[in-house]
Amino acid sequence: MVQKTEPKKRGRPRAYDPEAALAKATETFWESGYAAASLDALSAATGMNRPSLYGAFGDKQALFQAAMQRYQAQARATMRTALGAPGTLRESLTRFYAAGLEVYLDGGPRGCFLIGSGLSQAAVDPAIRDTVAAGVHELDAGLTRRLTMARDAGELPASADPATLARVVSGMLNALAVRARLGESRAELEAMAATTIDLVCGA
Amino acid sequence: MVQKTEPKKRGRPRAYDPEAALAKATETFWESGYAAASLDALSAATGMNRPSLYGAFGDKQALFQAAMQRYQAQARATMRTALGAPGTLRESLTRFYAAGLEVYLDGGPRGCFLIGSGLSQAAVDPAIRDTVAAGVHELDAGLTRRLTMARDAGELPASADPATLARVVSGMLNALAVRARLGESRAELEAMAATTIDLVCGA
DNA sequence: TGTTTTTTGTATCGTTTCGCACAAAATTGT
DNA sequence: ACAATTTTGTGCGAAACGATACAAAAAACA
Repeated sequence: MVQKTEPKKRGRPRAYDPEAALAKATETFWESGYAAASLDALSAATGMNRPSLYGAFGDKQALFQAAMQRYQAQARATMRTALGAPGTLRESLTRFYAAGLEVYLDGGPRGCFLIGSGLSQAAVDPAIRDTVAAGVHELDAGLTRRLTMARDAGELPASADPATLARVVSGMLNALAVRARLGESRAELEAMAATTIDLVCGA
Repeated sequence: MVQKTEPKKRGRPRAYDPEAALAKATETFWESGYAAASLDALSAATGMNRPSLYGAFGDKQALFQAAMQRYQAQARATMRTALGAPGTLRESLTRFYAAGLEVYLDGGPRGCFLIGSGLSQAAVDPAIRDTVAAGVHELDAGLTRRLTMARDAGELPASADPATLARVVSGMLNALAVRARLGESRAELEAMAATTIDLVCGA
């Protein structure tokens, strides 16, 4: 059990829950994209007025970075569950894509938060680009470990290159993220995932 | 030879070339994304002042739509060349990805124009979403035709589903578009493409 | 009770945004 | 030379933008 350190702070108590506020801000960025999300909209969504937003998270880019970090932490946990659970490689990848589509289609056709709301900004804002890239590459790394295991277990040919294969599997998730935001149906996206799994694991 | 219809219009002649101006506007949208590209920046890039921009293309969204249409026309021509030239399926797909990476990496890590600058806006602007989706799906359709040919020629198993396989091949191009904008190297992206081709055509 | 500390909420700053009005400029037709 | 037509360029205006100053409010401490 983690101790809930509550040192009884001195001043006026906060009227908001930082985690809940960050979740609401994420929703706003996710829907509009980084550039089109105004501080007015973020303020309305979080229920915090502008100065409180600045006090809690800093300026607009810092708030977006915090939202991306929070999203990536959730993605990391989801990936560990999908790839870490026992079972064949095929079962792991099936859980992997199913978990991704759950996020991408939950509450409307939004796709991946990092890609959908940060990619446009990536070409002009290196800090945002690096955070988005780090999120993508963490999935690459996790898949590489899982595919290396599969190769060592004989589920993949010994000649297979786990790193590049991982980037192909991860890349297909990127494609699902793009297409989910473009309104493709769950069935269409699931078919893409299933075919990819067949190609990687053997039909 | 197409006749150059020049009916000698009445008023003051245009100081700009519409095609060149649209190309410059495309560059600006491509770099900044739709939302972050200001009319000031577009005006500076095209060399046209604001009223001329409005007179020629309409408002910001109409200009972006025109830019997307122009990009898609080029993409269509490039795809026809890549997939239509004689050769094996493997050769076609190799040309296909090479042509894509040429566009995505030319002049900096920009990725696909439609995805990189329009995807963020897709969730809130259905017109833009539809145009981006149409561009993606046109590639899907072209690849479906090519893969159907390949299956009929015996290059793919008779049980293969050309439509879904096409969406996997096309999806990998989407992944390359995302990752090119995130700064991945040409070599990394080429390896992803090569591995995908191996998976589809057989190693 | 009063001081200290922290957050809230109002109000606003200066800038940038998009879109358009209007007159000057440049061409063709008469 | 003069009228008609089209585009240009200056410049403006209302709204939205990101960011902050400042006082009132709400808590703990003395």
